[in-house]
Amino acid sequence: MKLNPGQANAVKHISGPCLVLAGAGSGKTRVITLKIAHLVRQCGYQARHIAAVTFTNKAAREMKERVGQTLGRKEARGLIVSTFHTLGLTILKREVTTLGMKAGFTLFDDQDSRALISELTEKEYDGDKDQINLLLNQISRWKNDLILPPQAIKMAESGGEQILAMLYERYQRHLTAYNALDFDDLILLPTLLLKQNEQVRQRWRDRIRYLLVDEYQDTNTSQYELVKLLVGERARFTVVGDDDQSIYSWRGAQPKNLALLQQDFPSLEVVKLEQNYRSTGCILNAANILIANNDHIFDKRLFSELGYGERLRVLYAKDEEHEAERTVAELLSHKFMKRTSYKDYAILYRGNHQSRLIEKSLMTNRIPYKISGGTSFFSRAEIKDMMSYLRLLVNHDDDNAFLRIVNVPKREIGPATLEKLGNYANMRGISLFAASFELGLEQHLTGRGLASLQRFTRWMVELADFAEKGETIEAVRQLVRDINYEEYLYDSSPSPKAAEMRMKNVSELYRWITGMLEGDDLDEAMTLPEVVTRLTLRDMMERNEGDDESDQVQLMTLHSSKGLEFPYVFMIGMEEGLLPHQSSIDEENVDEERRLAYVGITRAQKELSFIVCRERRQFGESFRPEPSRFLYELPQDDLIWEGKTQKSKEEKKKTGMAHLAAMKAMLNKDK
DNA sequence: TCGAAAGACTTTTTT
DNA sequence: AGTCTTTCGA
Repeated sequence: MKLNPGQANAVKHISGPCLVLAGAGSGKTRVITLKIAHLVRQCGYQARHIAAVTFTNKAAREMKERVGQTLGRKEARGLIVSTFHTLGLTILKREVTTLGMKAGFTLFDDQDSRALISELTEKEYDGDKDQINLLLNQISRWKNDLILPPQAIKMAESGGEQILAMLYERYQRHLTAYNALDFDDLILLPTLLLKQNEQVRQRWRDRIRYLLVDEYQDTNTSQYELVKLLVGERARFTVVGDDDQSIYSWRGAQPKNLALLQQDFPSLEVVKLEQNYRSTGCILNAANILIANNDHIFDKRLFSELGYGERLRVLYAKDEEHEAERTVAELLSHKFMKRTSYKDYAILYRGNHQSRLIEKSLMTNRIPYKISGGTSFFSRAEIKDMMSYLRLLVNHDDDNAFLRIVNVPKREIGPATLEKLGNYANMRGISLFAASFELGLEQHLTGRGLASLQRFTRWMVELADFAEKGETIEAVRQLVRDINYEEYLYDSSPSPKAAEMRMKNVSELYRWITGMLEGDDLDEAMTLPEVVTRLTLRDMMERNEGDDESDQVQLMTLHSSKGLEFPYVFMIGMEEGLLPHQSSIDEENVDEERRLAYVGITRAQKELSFIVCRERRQFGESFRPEPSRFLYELPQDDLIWEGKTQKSKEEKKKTGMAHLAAMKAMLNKDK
């Protein structure tokens, strides 16, 4: 397949900074892939001097695969394709000594961070969730803006801010004590390091000589800073982005980084990709008209040459149960008529909880499905337990992990023992694990408690020694055997069937771990500390080879659908309050919700259906939501509202108003 | 110390 | 409504 002029431009421009404004379905992954191939084959770059950065693991995997196909395994060797966070982790891992950190640090996921904050603020907040969230968000914002605790304290303008900044400092001190990092540190620390240390900066600029960034509109301040530091004055990089698909501002993403690029790099070459190769004209037109209601940094107009296609449908359901049943029924009859496969269908929704009823309905109809995204696997108790064991094995100072599993399965180390241990550790300013070995502890803790505790910590130390001698896989195996987790599961689960499920999850995790420790032809073998941090990053999920073969309906949130495409798409829950979500309406941030709808619509290749519930239950209360305003903003001629041949007065008024708003938006844009 | 039962709280999105 | 937490009784 040939490149269109825009794509060719984007691939060939390699001498300086390059921004590719890539509309949905305009073939940007192809551009990135071919550009990497071009760099290697025509421009004399070694693959190991090129890095491509994405935001999700899924995208990274896919890109790795695509490059592997284009270039071949050998030529692609050493190429860095990873998420921003994994790149940060890679840098940190190489520079641990420069940073003065102990190797084998623990990565805290957001639950760990929340637990820590909640513990640290017990006096101030007493477990108040709102306040804890506020603090967590503030800390995240500080870190994303490269502000460390001392600066935060200095900058505080009110007493309230002062307190938050002090708590930030306390949080950071405790992280250090646990030898732990949080997600934001994976960007913050490398950025600061590169900023301050000339030598390290040179090292990485030499390593990464050409940088490509996908989904650039999702970068936050510290990520952009990291990009700038990595590329230096030579500015050999390509970033690809689309401001209409910016759906992560709540996480600090700054779509204005697209515009900043032009200021920071005056020689920036801007390439627009406006031909869509994915969707029918009807779907694309709907998407274009919807998004015209938003403001734009760059103007673009997507077009398709795939023909008009089928009109979009709006289906009604009585309530959310009926919604699930209808969606599945529609899917089934469609599949039957068109002789398609299950994997040609995607069901998209706003919030993870919406998947449950759909799942149920699919299950009763014996339809194979796959839910991607969602935290389910790693938030399962048994997985959290096993991960805590591994974390503690790698980093004895990880108190969070320690507390989680010290008495799971039961080891006669109860709350009383732990409280005394905690007090002592606190007093001495050391970790719980370290405290268990101190002689001074005997004054506070005696007899059985102390004996059980030390039996546990000694066992852990022995196991860690064993692992460090290189017998990692054997050590992990022994750990699972020693704790006799299976028996514990059967004892603690409500039913043998549940225990079996849980044990299956544990085995799955075990397989992943051993697989990562051994490595394969695509990925190098990793050390245990690496494996543990990578697992926390959720980096590795579906490495099941048979995945492409398996024929399953795809279920996912609108957020995690970004970057994917499906022939037939159902968007469920198209109601005010859900999409746009109520909290976004309250915060007057409907634009982002509109982009979310835009992302959903542009996933569809051939046909698209919306489902609206007439009635919905929330917290047991039922209410009657309005259809989403976005449905009224779409071009009504391309839309079939189920069961309505004639528009009612109400609706005419609404669509009229929506069109008026769209026209106004377009007029404003021209000014 | 453990399991059942009542009670609280939930639903925005993710590395 | 469903899930996670806390509490109370054995």
